[in-house]
Amino acid sequence: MYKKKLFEKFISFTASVHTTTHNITKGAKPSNISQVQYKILELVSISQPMTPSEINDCLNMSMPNTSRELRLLSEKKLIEKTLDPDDRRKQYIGLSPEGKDLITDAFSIIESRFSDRIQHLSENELQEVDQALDFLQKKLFQ
Amino acid sequence: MYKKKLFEKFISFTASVHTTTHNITKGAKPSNISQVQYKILELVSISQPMTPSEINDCLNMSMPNTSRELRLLSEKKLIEKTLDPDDRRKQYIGLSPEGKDLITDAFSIIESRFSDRIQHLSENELQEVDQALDFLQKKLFQ
DNA sequence: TTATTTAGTTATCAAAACATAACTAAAGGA
DNA sequence: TCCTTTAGTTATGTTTTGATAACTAAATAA
Repeated sequence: MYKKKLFEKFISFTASVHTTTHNITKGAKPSNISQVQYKILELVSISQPMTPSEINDCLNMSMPNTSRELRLLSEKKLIEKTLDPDDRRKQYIGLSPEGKDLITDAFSIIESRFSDRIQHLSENELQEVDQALDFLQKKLFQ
Repeated sequence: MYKKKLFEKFISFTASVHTTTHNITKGAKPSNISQVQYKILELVSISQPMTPSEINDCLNMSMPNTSRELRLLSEKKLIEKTLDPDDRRKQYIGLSPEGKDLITDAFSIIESRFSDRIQHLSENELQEVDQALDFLQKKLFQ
């Protein structure tokens, strides 16, 4: 059946994405932060600012663990917490200047690997890649 | 610049894929195996048979760790090892019947979640999804 | 035949990640 | 007011994962 095939394609696709992300990212993260800590910084850099709960949900963690990792990042001066004036239970997490620098450095390594990967593609193919990323993110990966 | 935008889209896309995979997969893995062990079974189920070295490379592990996880999976009777008759250093890893059952069960949970996710898409959009998956896997995720 | 390389294993240790319980403090409702 | 819910924290223990060194055994090249 058609949907079965599509499902298999989906499984194989996500496995490839995982492998590729791992390869393209490896070595870009500085060794003084852990993998989850890097993921948090990356996430926050994409959609700043976020609350701990939102980070928790996006990265599928548990609040105690999220809280601890945020504390560690905060102790390393890589993020900054600000309280919501309207609801003082909430806080917003943003990157500190040092955190921004860290992500900038990491992204520049990753971006150069990404460039290598797309360098042989034609203008047309690049546009198709662009559209496919948009389309899948919207329709399948929300 | 155009490529910069594409890169940002790539980062955001891969983050979404990770979140979605995690959500769609959560609870599908039985609790008696670990995450990497599940990943190994999933991988082997996609491209059976594989050598330990190949598994090692795909999942970006180190040989000692791959070897340990394969031993544990083997002890749980979820995989089977067969020696290459032409090169007796090599071995091929395949799923045992129990391993196949495990993956079948997990996939049926994941597949039903996948169905929920694509159910509101039209025939046309489904075809576009199919093509986009093919295209990106080939051009970007190798 | 004697290196050398390849494929995989065993042992051990450390770090990262995960899970649970018990907690504070603010907000919102009855 | 009191109760409940929401947002986040602290403490603690366990499991998973990762890293390194030292190893076997087969294949291959010199």
